[in-house]
Amino acid sequence: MEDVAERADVSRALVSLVINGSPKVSEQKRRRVLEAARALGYRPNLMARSLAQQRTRIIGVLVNDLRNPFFAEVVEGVETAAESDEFGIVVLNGRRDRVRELAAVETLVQLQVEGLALVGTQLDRDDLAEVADIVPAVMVASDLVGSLDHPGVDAIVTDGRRGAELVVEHLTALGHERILHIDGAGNASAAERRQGYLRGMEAAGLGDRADVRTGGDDEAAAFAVIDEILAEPDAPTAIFAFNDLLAAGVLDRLDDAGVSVPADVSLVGFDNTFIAALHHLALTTVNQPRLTMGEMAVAALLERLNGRDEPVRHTLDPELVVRGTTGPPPA
Amino acid sequence: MEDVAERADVSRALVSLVINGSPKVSEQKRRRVLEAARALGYRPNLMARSLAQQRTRIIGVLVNDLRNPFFAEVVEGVETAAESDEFGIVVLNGRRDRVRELAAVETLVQLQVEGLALVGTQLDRDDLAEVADIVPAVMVASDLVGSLDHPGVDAIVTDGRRGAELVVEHLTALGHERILHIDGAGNASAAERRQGYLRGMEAAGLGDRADVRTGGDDEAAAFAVIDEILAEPDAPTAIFAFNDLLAAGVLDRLDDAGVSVPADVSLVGFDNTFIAALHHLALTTVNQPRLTMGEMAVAALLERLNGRDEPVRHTLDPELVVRGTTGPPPA
DNA sequence: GCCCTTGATTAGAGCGCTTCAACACTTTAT
DNA sequence: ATAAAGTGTTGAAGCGCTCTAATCAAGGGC
Repeated sequence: MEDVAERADVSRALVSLVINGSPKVSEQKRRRVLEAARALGYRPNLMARSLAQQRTRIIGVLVNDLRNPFFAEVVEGVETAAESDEFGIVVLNGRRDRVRELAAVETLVQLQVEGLALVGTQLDRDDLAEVADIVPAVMVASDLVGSLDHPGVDAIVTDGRRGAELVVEHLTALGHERILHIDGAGNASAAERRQGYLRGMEAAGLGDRADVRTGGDDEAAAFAVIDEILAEPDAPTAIFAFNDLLAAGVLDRLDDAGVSVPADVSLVGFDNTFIAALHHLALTTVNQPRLTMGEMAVAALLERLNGRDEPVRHTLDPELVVRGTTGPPPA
Repeated sequence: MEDVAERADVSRALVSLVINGSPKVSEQKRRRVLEAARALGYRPNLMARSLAQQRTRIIGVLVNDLRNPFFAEVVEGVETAAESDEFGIVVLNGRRDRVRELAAVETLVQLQVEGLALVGTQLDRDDLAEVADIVPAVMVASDLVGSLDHPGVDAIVTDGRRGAELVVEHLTALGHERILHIDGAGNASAAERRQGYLRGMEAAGLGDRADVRTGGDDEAAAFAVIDEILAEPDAPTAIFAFNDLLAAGVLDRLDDAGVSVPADVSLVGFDNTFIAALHHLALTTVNQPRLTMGEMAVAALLERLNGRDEPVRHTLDPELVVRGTTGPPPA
């Protein structure tokens, strides 16, 4: 910067003004400075700038698992919105590990991010409370029931309970009664969907037939459960899996076992990721408006930065997407 | 920091030493400082530290498209390796747009990253030359033929030519002669695979039957091409798609048209992403060692930082993974 | 008892930038 | 003509940290 100033024969202060597009610079000097900057290949040092400005214009994004296309798309929503508000984002990947998530949050905080978007986070309430004391945070697509306990955390979620109810309604309408749910284990959205499932079963008068098994959030998690189920008498005629990835695993395993879908068993996922749309899977699932969720997360964060201090929670509507893996139960 | 120093009744300098784990601090003071830091919730400011240290220990990662699970896994490799070398990474998403990639590189440079991993980048040679003058860069999983022109750019690639040859060999061994390639259009790995395909056809004595169509790198890109092909006489008996995503699109469209795979047409993808492994797709494809690639990228960058200044290029071996979408041509 | 070494601690400059108050110079109002 | 107001520019302080060189205290050897 010094060099640029010298070459343009002005002060460092003026260079700064030009670089930041201040209106109170004469056209003549502006040109001289820009010219010098280009000639010298000058690039402002973001670190120094942030330090001096006492703000970074960076939003930290912590993602549960980048390999899950669902989360990747939420991140794209965050990215788009941040971009249009002239914020940068830094994405860190928790890779399904809570401890790693904690470390990532620490890094982001030290990076002085101005807001934190926690996408599908596994952090628990205490973790969140700690985080929220330091920096505004918004949970996206994960729902710690009662996250509102802490006034520093906003939430953008799809109504998982309602989504699960839609699934059960769809299946019962088709005539299913033995409907099993393979849940998301410790995943942050698991509880809601489980509840929705149970309520749906209740509402359909099938409360006593409700059956929840512990699953997980990827394909592999399905294998053991399916093996177990198939070994039992009275196998379910329909399976509602925690998410699309898990459902894909279920589909694979059923396939291995020679069980055909939906003739023998109906199957439903959750998230409506692109894999559900592949014709060869044609998975019936529940859509979440990912991009919108990402965008709303940024909006919530910006509101915080503009002074809002009551927590906010946006619950979006899920939508059942019926494809080819559901049908009437076998006769 | 000031506050911590005061509370522990030592100088700021000593606090710095403690935080950075210097060995030359008495156990007594170290404890006092740590205690004070905890009590005050002190967190070092990474920006300030980087500024003072004149290094950031950050590797910038520019990804072509985060939604493509292939790239997401390469990034995980980068992440793992960076982590174990005590580097942080900042991931930016180009979202398939060269201009956005350029902007992202600029951001990363201003962030003062110490190295740049370009995962599946679309940047052209001139762009790269410019980048490489500023910061060590390594291309991963994309192959600008002749990237070695510029001594500042390393490359970690899977041998796309060989991979494509493997595909053709597999298909010809099955008896196919009318093998069509839907390429990756402008994608940086497209040229190599195209060449491999052509060479493979040549080697099989089918040089005059080689047929390359312009595709792309996602499912949607397949639709128009397939419609076109099906309308032509002499439809191919095998299709080699640029990558798994594209292949999935091909599969969908063939399905729509009532063409069955592999009975009527055999299909091969590339990348061996998890979707290829789903039983319902069971896509024959070519594996690339993603994690290894990411890790090698970091290794190359670190070597640069340690003084190496000749460019390096690692070419990994592709591996054919035969699944259910390939079989003998129809009688 | 003095000098030297060793080890622990600190003062202070500096990293690259922003920004505030002050300044010099015009223009306008009186 | 003079004061007031406006423009464009700059000097210098400060953002939170690191790190070198200097300082200080405590032994050890003679």
